[in-house]
Amino acid sequence: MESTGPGGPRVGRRLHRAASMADVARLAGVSSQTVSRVVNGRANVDPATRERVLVAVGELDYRANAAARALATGATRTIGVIASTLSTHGAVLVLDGITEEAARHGYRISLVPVHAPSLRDVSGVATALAGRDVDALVVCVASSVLREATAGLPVDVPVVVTDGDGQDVFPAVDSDPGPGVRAAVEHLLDLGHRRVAHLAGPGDSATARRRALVWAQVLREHGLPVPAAPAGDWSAASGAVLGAALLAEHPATTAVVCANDQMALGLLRACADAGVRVPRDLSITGFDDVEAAAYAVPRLSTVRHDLVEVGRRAVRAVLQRLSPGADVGPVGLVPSEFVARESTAAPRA
Amino acid sequence: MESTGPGGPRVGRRLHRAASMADVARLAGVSSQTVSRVVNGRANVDPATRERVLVAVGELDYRANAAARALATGATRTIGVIASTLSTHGAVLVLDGITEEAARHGYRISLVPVHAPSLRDVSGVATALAGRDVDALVVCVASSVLREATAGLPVDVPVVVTDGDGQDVFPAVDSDPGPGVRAAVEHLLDLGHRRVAHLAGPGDSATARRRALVWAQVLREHGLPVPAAPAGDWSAASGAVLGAALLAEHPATTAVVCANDQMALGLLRACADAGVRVPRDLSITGFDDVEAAAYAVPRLSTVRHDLVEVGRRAVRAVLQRLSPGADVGPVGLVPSEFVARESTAAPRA
DNA sequence: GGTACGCGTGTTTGCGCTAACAGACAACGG
DNA sequence: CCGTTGTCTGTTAGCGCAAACACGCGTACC
Repeated sequence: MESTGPGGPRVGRRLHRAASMADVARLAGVSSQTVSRVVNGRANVDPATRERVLVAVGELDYRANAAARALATGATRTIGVIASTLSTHGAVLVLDGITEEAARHGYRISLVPVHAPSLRDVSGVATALAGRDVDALVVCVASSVLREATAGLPVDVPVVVTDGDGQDVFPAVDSDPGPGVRAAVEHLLDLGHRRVAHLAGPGDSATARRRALVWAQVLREHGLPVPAAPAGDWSAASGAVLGAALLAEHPATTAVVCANDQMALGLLRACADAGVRVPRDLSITGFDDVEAAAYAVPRLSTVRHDLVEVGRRAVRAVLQRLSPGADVGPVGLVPSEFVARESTAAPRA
Repeated sequence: MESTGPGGPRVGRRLHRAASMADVARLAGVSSQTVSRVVNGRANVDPATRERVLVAVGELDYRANAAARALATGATRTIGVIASTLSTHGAVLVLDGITEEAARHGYRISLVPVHAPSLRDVSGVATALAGRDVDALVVCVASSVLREATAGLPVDVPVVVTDGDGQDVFPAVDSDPGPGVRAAVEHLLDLGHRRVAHLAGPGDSATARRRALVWAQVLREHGLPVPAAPAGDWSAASGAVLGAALLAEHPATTAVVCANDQMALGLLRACADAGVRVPRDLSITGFDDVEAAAYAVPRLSTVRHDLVEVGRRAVRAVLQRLSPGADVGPVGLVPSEFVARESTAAPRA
């Protein structure tokens, strides 16, 4: 046990200042620049020297100061994530994927909240966009909303949106509802349904609009009429309200494609209240394949898509723009697939 | 329009360097220190001077460089949030509250993921704990897990846990399941149930253990036997499996208190499969009051608690330790309450 | 035998900001 | 009238790191 000098044992001293690169350099008998090289994994360091530095690093429990590094390099190694309230299930999965992939590439995640409806408070967004605190931005709010918030702001960093509507300057990464919704509608059509309604998501969500578009498209391809699709807000409550209205006003409807599982669950509830049996009297499909869908009574037929993967790809997309040429992995639309369970069946003759 | 010199118009120049404090100082005709004072809201600046600086700030669209500030002050104004995968519904709400409250106090949120099960990869946690990148830490993983991960690591920053088990050195902020679970069990007892089972959450979760404790306590207070409570993992799947076993092995059970709504939903599913009618044959209560609970068939009686508020208070707790004396708002346990709906009724005679 | 080059390492400089100190000037009291 | 106090502002230094450059040495090559 080494002596701690005249001051006696270390106990009682106030929290030690964290070791700096200079401390490591002194201990290893090299310059701090060499320490920097070792820490950053540069090749041109003698193996013996590297070893000595590494030992010193371990001894002092040295960890690089992110602020100093950011100041010196101009890069923060942080990705900002702009999200409104995380309440919708999907946003969470995307965030999960973002976090995971960012960590894999040595990036931190900085969460920038926007108070959803008002969005008056753009300050956080503005700061983030100015690019001093983050190297890149992943935007998880409806891009139309974002446009309003950022009109006129300078954008100095790569941006990717996960709910883009194709009208952005920013590239979009998202799951492609096409295959899943198409399969869902065709599944219903194959079962013999001729009047397939749609409970849509909010109009300001590009994802919601895209799902509605595919549903309408498939109906049209089969020469079927396309009923008006009332728009909800992703919630079970809206599904229940819209569903009750649909049951009352359009009793001829035999199948409903819902914009997400929550709304489908709400519709399921409305059916129970109205004495409509599922799937005997009405077939229902959801979207997202949340856990509750698989355990609902009846088990909900739905569209599965990998939102975690969307998050991962969003990160890859910004990373790609940050360091062109680097291989970051696949970017692009994530497919979706229909999962048939119990809530869909042939209509009664 | 000002001349841009022999270089011609500004178009084509590469992205302008962001304005620094020195730029603002030059434009306003003051020293950069004065700019610093204005930007940081110090009192001792002449109103006229302050105004001039503010104009220059606006003109140059100046925004402070967080890295430089952090380097100079030693404080990052960032709160680290350690969360395993965000998959459990509750974690998201807490995160939402954390983000909101942190923003209100001018703090950023840095998300530090831990790959849930293994936790071998403690590097992120270690770095965060070393305190160079964050000023404080909110830990949203089971604290027993945290202890394992941080054994021996120096902790230089305030830490608050949201799933503490009382054995930590770190203060805990959480919702208090006591009132809600007690009310749920007493509600069932009042209805006439005498054999009330419990589907517990994972054993490594302090929150889960506390819910089980209250359930057992109330039964004991009423002189009732306390059946063994099988432990699930919060998922509907585990609720379904455990529920099926319970129905098969303990047919005398007339009521089940579930550790959360997902497991209750799984149990509901198991009942449907086994031909057990709810609430006629079996009463069920959940915990969390997720949206799907209110729309389940039957509507799930459950315990409501405000996890967003837990997140807010967690932030207040660390802020309080960061600046003692400052009034940050209420800290402490968040209450819970029982919500009776359709999944509970008197047992059949 | 000299030029050329590559490699490992050290030195200098500056990123943008704030703490600490220093100075100028006005108001005020003894 | 001078010291004292207080208010506003400027100067200097340094936070910890990495970029750019300089340097010494060995090796290859003509």
